[in-house]
Amino acid sequence: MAQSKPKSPGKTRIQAINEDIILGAALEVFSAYGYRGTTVDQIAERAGMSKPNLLYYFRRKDDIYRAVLEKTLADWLAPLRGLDPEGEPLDEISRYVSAKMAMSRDNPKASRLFANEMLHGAPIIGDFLSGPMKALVDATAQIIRAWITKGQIAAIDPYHLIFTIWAMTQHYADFDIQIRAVLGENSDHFRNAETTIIRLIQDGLRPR
Amino acid sequence: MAQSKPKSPGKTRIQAINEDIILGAALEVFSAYGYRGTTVDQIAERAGMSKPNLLYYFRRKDDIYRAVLEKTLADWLAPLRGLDPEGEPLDEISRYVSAKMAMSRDNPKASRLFANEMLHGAPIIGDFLSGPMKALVDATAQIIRAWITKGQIAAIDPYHLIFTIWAMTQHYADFDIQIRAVLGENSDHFRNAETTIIRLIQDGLRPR
DNA sequence: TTAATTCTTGATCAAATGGTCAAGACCGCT
DNA sequence: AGCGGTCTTGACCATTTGATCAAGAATTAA
Repeated sequence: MAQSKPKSPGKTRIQAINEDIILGAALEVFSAYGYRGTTVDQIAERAGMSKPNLLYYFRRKDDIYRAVLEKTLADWLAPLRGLDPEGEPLDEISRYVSAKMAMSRDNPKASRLFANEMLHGAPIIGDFLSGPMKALVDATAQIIRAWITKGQIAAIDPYHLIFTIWAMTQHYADFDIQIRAVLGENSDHFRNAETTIIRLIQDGLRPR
Repeated sequence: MAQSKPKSPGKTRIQAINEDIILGAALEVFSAYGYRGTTVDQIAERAGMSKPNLLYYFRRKDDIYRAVLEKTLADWLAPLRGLDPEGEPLDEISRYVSAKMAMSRDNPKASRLFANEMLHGAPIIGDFLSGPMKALVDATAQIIRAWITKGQIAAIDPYHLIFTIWAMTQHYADFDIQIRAVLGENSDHFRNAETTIIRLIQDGLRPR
């Protein structure tokens, strides 16, 4: 049964494969060294092909960077879309925290890629931030505000609630080195971090 | 009365002045573009001197970077040293959060400089992290643990409490663009953020 | 098989960039 | 004023790096 055929029109089999390989290599390198710290040669080497060949698929370094950013953006915001206005607020938010924490654990490179882009003033995804992302945050804030109005959770600024959740969860991906320097290498601090964060949030939201 | 004379031996008046100017310019540029994204020319231009002149004071780009990192490190950790084991825990921690938040507001460039260094694996300050910084965090965790033992605050992982505080407060400096994209430019979100964070922490620490 | 298309890369280029050098300007001291 | 040391910079160099090109190899469809 034909299953994996997302082959968009005008795209060769080899094209699809190699673009995937390149984007994977690019995420690897860009997230580790930043945009300016990354050379096309590095990406090419990691992708296992020559530099001219890589530039045959993406004509400019900038194109690769944009492509890998765009590819990861969707995944990154996805959990926020899952918030159910009809669900139990504390459960919904806890689930969201868990989802974000899982992303930080399983795909720290994506987190670092964004962190780097933000840190440098979001030159590429700036429009995305003030457009689709702001819209999604606004919508989510509305859901939270409705919960507050109905007395289901304590009154708290919905925006800063969202921001602090992002801050705490992404921190464990972006500042991974710092955390490992303090807690040691082979500790499962992600689990402890998650329970700590969820507790903070739940205690802060519990209506009194 | 002679007041400002930190002139270390063998350091000229002009030397002291220019090194200060250079480090200021370097913080500006490094925090905005990262290590690799910064050119010596940029720093020189911002410092208002020629590139060879700048390299007369710091012989390598790397030396400038290390110097500006080192200079800001002390300030950055300072608030953590102020925790008084004898004080009222909730007050002490709230004061600490306020101090960190003030640093994010008043010196976001220092925050971004460190964030960038961490993001790229802390190649320069790695030893500092696992050395003096770890020691300071360990000591602070001990203080918090004592408070827990005495029943003054709820049982919580001291390390992750510290990490989450760092995460939330530094986030407002490092992800400034994102926050402004969502909340708009001329809102005093730092104040709202601080009250939200302090509330989360206090509710989470209140003994029950 | 064959011809058209797609893919691949060694060689090469131009610009950017970290760093050097020699020569002159300036400063501080006597 | 005059002298030694400090400071400043235009010109220059070597390397890195993003990007191009022409020519050959592999793939695809008939």
